[in-house]
Amino acid sequence: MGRKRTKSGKIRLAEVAELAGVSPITASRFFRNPEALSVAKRTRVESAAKELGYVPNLAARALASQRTEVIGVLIPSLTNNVFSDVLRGIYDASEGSRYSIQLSNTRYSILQEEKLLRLFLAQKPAGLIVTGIDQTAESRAMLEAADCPIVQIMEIGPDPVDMMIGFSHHDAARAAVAHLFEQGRRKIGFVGARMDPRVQRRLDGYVSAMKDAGLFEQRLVVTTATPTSVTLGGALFTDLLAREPGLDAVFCANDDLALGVLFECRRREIAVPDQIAIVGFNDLEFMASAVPTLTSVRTNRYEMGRTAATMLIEAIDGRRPEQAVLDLGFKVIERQSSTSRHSDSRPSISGAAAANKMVALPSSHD
Amino acid sequence: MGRKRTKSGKIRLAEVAELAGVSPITASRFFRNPEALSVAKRTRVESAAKELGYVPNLAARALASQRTEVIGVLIPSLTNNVFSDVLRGIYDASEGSRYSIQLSNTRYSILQEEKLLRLFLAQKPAGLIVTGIDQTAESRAMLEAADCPIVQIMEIGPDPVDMMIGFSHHDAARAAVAHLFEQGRRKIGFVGARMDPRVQRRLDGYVSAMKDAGLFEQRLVVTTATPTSVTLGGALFTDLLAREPGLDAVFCANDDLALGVLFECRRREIAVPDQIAIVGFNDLEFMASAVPTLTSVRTNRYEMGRTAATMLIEAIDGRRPEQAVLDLGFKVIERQSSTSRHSDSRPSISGAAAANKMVALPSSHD
DNA sequence: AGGAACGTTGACAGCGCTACCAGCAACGAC
DNA sequence: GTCGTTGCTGGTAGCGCTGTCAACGTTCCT
Repeated sequence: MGRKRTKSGKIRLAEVAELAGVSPITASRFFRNPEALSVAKRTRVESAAKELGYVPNLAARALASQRTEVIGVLIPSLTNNVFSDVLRGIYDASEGSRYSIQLSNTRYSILQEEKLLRLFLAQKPAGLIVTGIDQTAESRAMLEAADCPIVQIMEIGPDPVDMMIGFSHHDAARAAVAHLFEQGRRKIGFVGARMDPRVQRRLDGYVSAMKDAGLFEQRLVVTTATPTSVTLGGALFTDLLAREPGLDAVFCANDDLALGVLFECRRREIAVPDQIAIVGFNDLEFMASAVPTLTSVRTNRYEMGRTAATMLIEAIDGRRPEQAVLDLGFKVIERQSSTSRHSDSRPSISGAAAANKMVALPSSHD
Repeated sequence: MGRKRTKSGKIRLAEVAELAGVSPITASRFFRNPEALSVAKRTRVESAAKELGYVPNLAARALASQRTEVIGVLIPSLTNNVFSDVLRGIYDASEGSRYSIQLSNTRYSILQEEKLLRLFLAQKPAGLIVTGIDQTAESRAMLEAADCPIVQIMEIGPDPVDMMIGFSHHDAARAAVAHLFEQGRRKIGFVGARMDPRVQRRLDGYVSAMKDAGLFEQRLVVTTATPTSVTLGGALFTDLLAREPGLDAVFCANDDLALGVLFECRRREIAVPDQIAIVGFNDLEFMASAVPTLTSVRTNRYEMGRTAATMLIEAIDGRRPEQAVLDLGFKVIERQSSTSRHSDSRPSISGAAAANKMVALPSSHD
């Protein structure tokens, strides 16, 4: 009667086919394109598979079909809260689909990214999600030559490799500074850490806004390549104060820094917002419950990850999205730390066409 | 001359072998067990592979060898800072090895975990990392029947499936409470959210310490199944205060809650630590720079992930570790929020044999 | 000298699945 | 009645690699 089981005791497609009384190839089709089968055979295969507890062998499928069901994801950091939100969105969207996520950490190195990209591409992924728009020329070439859909996330920029979803860090920073102008602040400092391309663009946005207002001074900018942290926020703020004692506001490149600045103000008994206003970036959960509550620029991180993965999967399955570039926008969430004489949380400035979709965030925390 | 290239233009092992003037199988051996080759052939194959830019086809390898080079990781949450530290350790350790990480999120559901486990096992992973010790009976059975090494992380408990690395949440909580006793606190509340098995064990540790001191009262415990957040910390603390206005300390099941409690105290103008002491759990980075600085129980999360993956990989490669169960310990980091009349940061109570290894953490932040 | 032992190499036969194309029935158009 | 056409099904032939085992040359022993 021939071999019934693989050595390992696993059920193979052939057994399912036999039980269902069809050929292996028909059984195979059931899993990839059930519509192509007659209803009778479809149900027969379905129940046979269920009865035997069949689980397809992905390696065999990949080998035979010359493509894997893996979505490669390249992100610069696993620690950063921002990316964990994005990742959660990606994982959530991939769940239930037949694709699995292969994650790699570039550690903010575009050379490392290039290396990982080469590795990924060699395995013929079904799709790819890469962070940002600042790849090496080599990486860029590989991406363009890749025969799978690709989504660039976190940023919006000119000429996407394929699809793109994010927002303008430049505009978001400008909006934050504009908000501070509105509140009558003039001597606005910038505090930034890590200085990856996105933080750099926030700095650029800050600089352009300040220059437009004729208020830019180099000494108002304090940055470091060091990874960000709350403690670092305090330290950079201390530097900034020493350079410019007349400071009346700080725009922080992220919320950790903002929290550090807040604590440092507390330590130095600087009144927030009366003496100094604070604005952060990302709107992490704690911003809303700090004392005073902290103004921040809200970004749609979870949604970004989720949408990126969803778009990618649709594209893999042959349904290209209407628009390849999606701007998810941002919103300045005004809170006590920058609004002195106003009530708490009166959202105002937001950016991008899609910004009106931004409600009730963050979605599904856990 | 036969086919030289696969359809996709990829270099195959056969081409490498041909260029090196050896048989394919010899070339294959070069990648799996170079020592088995003569030096001459080894160098020939090596340079041929490099010249052609050969990248092995993992699917073919998996199919032929009946096992994958994938390490499955099951964690309950992607959002939680705690797990992102662990994950970073796991990814760091796997880098450079030939194993890749396949991550799945159980969302704190042991049923979901069981489902994912079944999925993983069907693909014959090289190894498995699972969170905690509270699997379903079915999961437990699958794990024991699995023919790959397995590491349980985050906790220490009786009868490991295979290997185990973590610390005692019960003892850590007891140590935190003991510290508060030392500081003369008596009415110590407990604030907990999510209440997964590990938080539950912290609660148990708290209860046992309080009972031992004859100080336990049910109304001192406020918990919720809701996911944790800073805001929630404030809310739970508010409840707690309403129940017990005479409260003189709060032990929070994690640092987010502790920060929320701190902010709530600030809002209510409750002096910390003079009126109420606060102790958190995990010792996230911000604890050291809050005002006042916040006492917390430091745990070795990055190290845990890193060691788990390292042990696992060694076990896969046939080198079982000397001890299958590793207690990474904890340490109560005493800071201003609980030590009123002391200087800042005077570490004291720690747990587990391995605790002396705990220095200079957190390692390699990014 | 014969042969055992070792280290090294290669031939063969799949791993479980799917791409490709052929075949077959049923149907309609001319 | 013949010829497409459509819808479904199956046979064949691999996908690229490795497990198994046999064969080879060399060395060392008896």
